[in-house]
Amino acid sequence: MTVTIMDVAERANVSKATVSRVLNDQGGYSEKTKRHVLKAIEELEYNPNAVARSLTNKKTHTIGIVLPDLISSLTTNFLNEIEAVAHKAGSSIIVCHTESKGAKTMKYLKLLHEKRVDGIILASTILQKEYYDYIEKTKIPIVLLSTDSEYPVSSVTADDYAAAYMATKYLIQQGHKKVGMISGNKEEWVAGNHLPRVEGFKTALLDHKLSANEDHVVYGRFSCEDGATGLTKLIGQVPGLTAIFTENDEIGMGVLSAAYQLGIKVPEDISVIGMDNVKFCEFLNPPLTSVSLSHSEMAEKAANLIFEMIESNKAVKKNYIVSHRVVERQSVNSL
Amino acid sequence: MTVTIMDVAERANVSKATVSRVLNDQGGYSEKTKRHVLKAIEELEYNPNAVARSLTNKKTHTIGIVLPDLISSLTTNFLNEIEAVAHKAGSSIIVCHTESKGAKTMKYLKLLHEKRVDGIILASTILQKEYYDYIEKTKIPIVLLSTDSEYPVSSVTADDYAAAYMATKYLIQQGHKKVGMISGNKEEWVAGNHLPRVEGFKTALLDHKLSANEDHVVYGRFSCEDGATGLTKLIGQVPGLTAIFTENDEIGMGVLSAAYQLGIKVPEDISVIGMDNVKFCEFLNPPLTSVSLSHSEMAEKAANLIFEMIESNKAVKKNYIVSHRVVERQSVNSL
DNA sequence: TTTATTAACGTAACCGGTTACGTAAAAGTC
DNA sequence: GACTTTTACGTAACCGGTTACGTTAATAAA
Repeated sequence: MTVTIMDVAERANVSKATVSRVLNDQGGYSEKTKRHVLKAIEELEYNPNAVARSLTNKKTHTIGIVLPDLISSLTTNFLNEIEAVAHKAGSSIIVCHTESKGAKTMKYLKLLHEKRVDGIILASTILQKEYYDYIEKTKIPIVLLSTDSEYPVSSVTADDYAAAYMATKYLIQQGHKKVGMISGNKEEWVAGNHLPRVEGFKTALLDHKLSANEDHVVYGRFSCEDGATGLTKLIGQVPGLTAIFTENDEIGMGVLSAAYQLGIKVPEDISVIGMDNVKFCEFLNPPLTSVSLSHSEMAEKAANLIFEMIESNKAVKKNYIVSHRVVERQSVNSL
Repeated sequence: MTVTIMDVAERANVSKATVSRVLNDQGGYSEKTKRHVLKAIEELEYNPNAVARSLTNKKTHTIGIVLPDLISSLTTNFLNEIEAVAHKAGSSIIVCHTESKGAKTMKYLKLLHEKRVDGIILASTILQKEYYDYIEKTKIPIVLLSTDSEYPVSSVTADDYAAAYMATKYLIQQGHKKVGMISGNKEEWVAGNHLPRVEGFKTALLDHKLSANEDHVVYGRFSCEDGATGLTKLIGQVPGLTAIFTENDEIGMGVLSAAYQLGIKVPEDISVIGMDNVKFCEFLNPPLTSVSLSHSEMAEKAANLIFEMIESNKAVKKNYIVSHRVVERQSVNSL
C-alpha cells in the first residue's frame, strides 16, 4: 500500500541499507547510486515512516505538555512558545489537558510514557509525590513550568511571592492604605502558586505598617466571575477600601467589569492591579495595570531546557526564575 | 534497560505471544497463566511501547491539529474541545501552529504524515490545491474546521455570510442607518472566511436600501490593534457613522478600547457588534454584543467527525454547518 | 606485480510489539 | 478405546526502519 524503504531499494537496485544511508546522509555510497536512490524516492513519492524510525532510534521527536485549565491567553502563550521552540528542534508536541483533575494527570503521564515522548513539560501543576516517583522511574526528562517543587527537578518559574509583594508595594507607594486581594481557590491544587502570592501580599502590607488579616483577602477560583463576586465581598469586608490586587488578570478583568456594572469608577473610586500582564490588559477599559510575569519567556526557557536535557542525556537539573515588573496602565490612581 | 514484553514473557514462563494476548484480552490462555502474566507485569512494572504497537497496528492513536494564529480564546476553545473528544476516543493530539504562513502548513502536513497520525483537523486554513492533493494521495482522513473548501472534504463551519448578514441586520433593526465594518486583512489567507463576512455585511445593507460601498469597510489584520486604528479610519470614511460591525470580537475589543481612549461613548455615541461571542465579551466595558458562532460546538463536531472517519475507514465525507445567533449585551444602542 | 587500504555496498540482526499458523494436550463424541 | 474438536499455547514472520559486520572491487602503497 504505502511505499516503504524496501520499494525504494528495489526500484533503485540497491539494498534498503543503502537507501537508509542516503536518507540520513551517512556516506558510504557513490554519487551515482545516491542519484538513483533520490530519483526512486522522488518517483515513488516515498515518505519515511517516523514510527518505525522511532522504534530503533528510541527517539520520537515528540514532547508532551500537560497543563490544567488556565486562562486561555496563558495557555496559548505557553503553547505557542513551546511549539515554536519544539519546531525549531525538529520535534512535535502532544498536548494533554488535565482539567484540574489530579487523577487525569497521572493517566497522562503514563500515556506519554507509553508513547515514548522524549520529554515532558508539566505546566502549572503541583508535582505530587506519585508523579515524581513515576518520572524518576521512567527517567523521562521533565521540566516544571510555572510551578516549583520540593523534589529535585528542573523548573522555570516566576517568583510569585516577590511579584505579589511588588504589586502590593506599588499600590502602597501610590498612597493606598486600605488594600485588599482577590485570590484563587484556597484549596485549588492547580497553579499551586497562589499561596506565595497571598503571602507576598500580606508581607508587603505588614512591612509598611498596614493591617493585613484574612479579611483582606477573598478567595474564589480563577476566572472573571470571581472578580465580580469578589469585588462586592471585599468592599464589605474592608471598610474604606481604595485598591485591589487580583491574583491574575482574568480576575482583574472581572473586577473591572463588575465595577462598571455597579457604577464604581476605576481608578477614581477604586484602583486595580492584576498579575500576569496578559495581552488583553492593554485593551480593557480602563487598561489594566499588571505585574508582568513574562509567560512567553518562561515557556521559551522551559522548552529550551527540556531539549537541552534531552540532548545531553545526563540528568542536568536547572532552575530558572524569570523576572517580573509592573507595567503601569490606567487602572491605578495615586492618592 | 526498559522492560519489554519479552522480559515479562520470560518471568512468566510463557511466550511473548501469550503475553500479548492477555494484554489485549484476546483469550486463548488459561486463567492461571493470565494470573502469572499479570503478576509478572506488575512486578516488572511493565509499560507497553506504543511506538512498537503502532508499527504493526498501523494506528498511532494520535491526530494532528494544524491551526494558524488565532485569537487565543478561539484556539483554546478549539483545542480544549478537540482534546476532550480525542481523550475519550483514546487518542492524543499533536498541535501544529502555522503562524499564518502557508509554507509551514505544507511542512506540517508532511510531518504529520511521517508521524502517521490517524487523522488531521485543519482549522481556519484555506485548503490550497497543494494540500488537498497531498491529503488525497496519502489518504489521511481530514476535516476542515471553520473553513469551507471547493474540494470534496469533510468540514464543520459556520455560515459566515449568514452570520454577518444577521449581525448587520440586527444593527439596522435597532435603527442604525450608517454602519461600517472593520474586517481582517483583505489578502489574508488565514481564516479565509472574511470575504463572506464582508459580503454578508454589504448585502444586508443593500437589502435594506442603505448605501454600501468599499468606504464602509476598513481592513486590518485580526487583532485588537486593528480595532483601534480601524475606528478612526472608519469615522473619517463614513459621515454620521452610528454603528460598527467588527469581523471578530478581538477587533471589537480594540474598538471599545480605542473609543474609551478617544472619549467616544459606547453605545451612546457609537454601537458595536462583534462576532464569535468569545468568552471575554461578557466582561468588557461595556459588555460586547456579538453573534455567537459556537466554536466549541464546531470543534466538538469536527473531532467526532474525524474519529468517525477513522473508524469506518470508508471515505465518508460530511459537511456540517453550525448555527449562529446574536447574543445581546450592552454595546448596541437602539435609535 | 603483490599487498594493504579504503570505498561501496549487501546481509542479517535488531527495535518491541502483533498475529497467522501449527501442534500437543485436554475435552467431547460415538 | 478411537476419533474429532477445542483449548492453550509456542514458533516464526512481519511491521519499516537502522546499523554492526562482512565482502568485494577499486585504489594506493610497496
